[in-house]
Amino acid sequence: MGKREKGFFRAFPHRVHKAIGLGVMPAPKDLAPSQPTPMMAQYLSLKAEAQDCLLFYRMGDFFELFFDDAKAAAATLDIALTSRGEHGGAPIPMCGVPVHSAESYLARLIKAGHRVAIAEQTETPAQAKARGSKALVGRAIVRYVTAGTLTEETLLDSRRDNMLVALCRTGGDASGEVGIAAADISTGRFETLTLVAADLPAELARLRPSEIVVPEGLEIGLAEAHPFDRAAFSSSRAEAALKKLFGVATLDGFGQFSRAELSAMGGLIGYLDHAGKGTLPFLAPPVRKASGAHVAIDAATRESLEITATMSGARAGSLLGAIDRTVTGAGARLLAQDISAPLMDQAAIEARLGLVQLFHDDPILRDQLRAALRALPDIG
DNA sequence: TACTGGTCCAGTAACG
DNA sequence: CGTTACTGTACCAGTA
Repeated sequence: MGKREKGFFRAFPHRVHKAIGLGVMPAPKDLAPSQPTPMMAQYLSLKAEAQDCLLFYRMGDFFELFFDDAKAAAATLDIALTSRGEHGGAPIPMCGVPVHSAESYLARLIKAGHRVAIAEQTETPAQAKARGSKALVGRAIVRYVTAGTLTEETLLDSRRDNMLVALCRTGGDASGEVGIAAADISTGRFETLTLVAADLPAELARLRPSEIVVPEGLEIGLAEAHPFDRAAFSSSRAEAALKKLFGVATLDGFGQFSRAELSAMGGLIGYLDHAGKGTLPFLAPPVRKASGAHVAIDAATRESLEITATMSGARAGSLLGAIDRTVTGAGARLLAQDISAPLMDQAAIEARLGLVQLFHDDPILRDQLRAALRALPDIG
């Protein structure tokens, strides 16, 4: 512990001087709170951009968090909360994780309901040095990671949907129409529908979204909904965004969308654009779901029927867990979707039963198909 | 099995 | 002014 002994005198020389009556402290530093270091100035500007998201601030091999972010992350992740430097006269709380193991920490923060902004270094230390002898390495937020915008395969369950839902309402009152745009960006599934406000809870219970986005200022009675830029939800801007995304001159080929649906799709695409900082994930063309095509089941009924999860939330022991013999992630997701939304149309029901009968009666065909499916990579 | 030391980048402070 | 030597997350490799 040789370092420690001289450490006191290195760290607190003013105390020694004061104690023996030597030296004069420079006055202004003690009176006015010292201004932030260049690094803190850069951090604070990125944090202002990240708003309510925890900021993962890259410092070499670490992602570091400061102030309240550090306190929240340290508590959630059960890692050491320490401090570095001072801001406004008080020590700055800090915690951090190594970059090479950041993914698992990210997963735990997302699961705990946090949203995270990732600030990467945009140049090498050598490039920064070339700009100026003591220039700070440039940093920028490169993406936001939230429950609905996760792309990391390792953080997702391939046998479950991970839906991001955007909602928009036309007309000011609760009796109006609600447009829903829902996407699973890990597979590209993209669907829309329009319904009356009263049917919204049952529809959300079916979709089980991991994240909901609504236009700023919309009161829709969903505590977990995340407000996002109203402008992205304008139906004209939405139409332009969709045409550009799919490279088409007109949306007619996709079906006739209501204004509420267009707005919701615009909000969804705008939010994904924001989260990916301009890099959009793959999305299939939107599929318009007719409202009333399936039985509406409210959340309480769904829970007691234990369709996709038991009352305690486990998949094992539910109806889905009991009948699931699928061999691919896509198959498992489709089965969950289908039993979550019982059909209403007799022809559709009979067509599906006919298919079941075919594979039930022909074990050779069934085994061949299962073998072929097993050889497939996981695709949407 | 417990413990160091090294890893990145920035800040601070001492010294030339 | 520049140089050197120290600090700080979690984690890995190496050592007692």
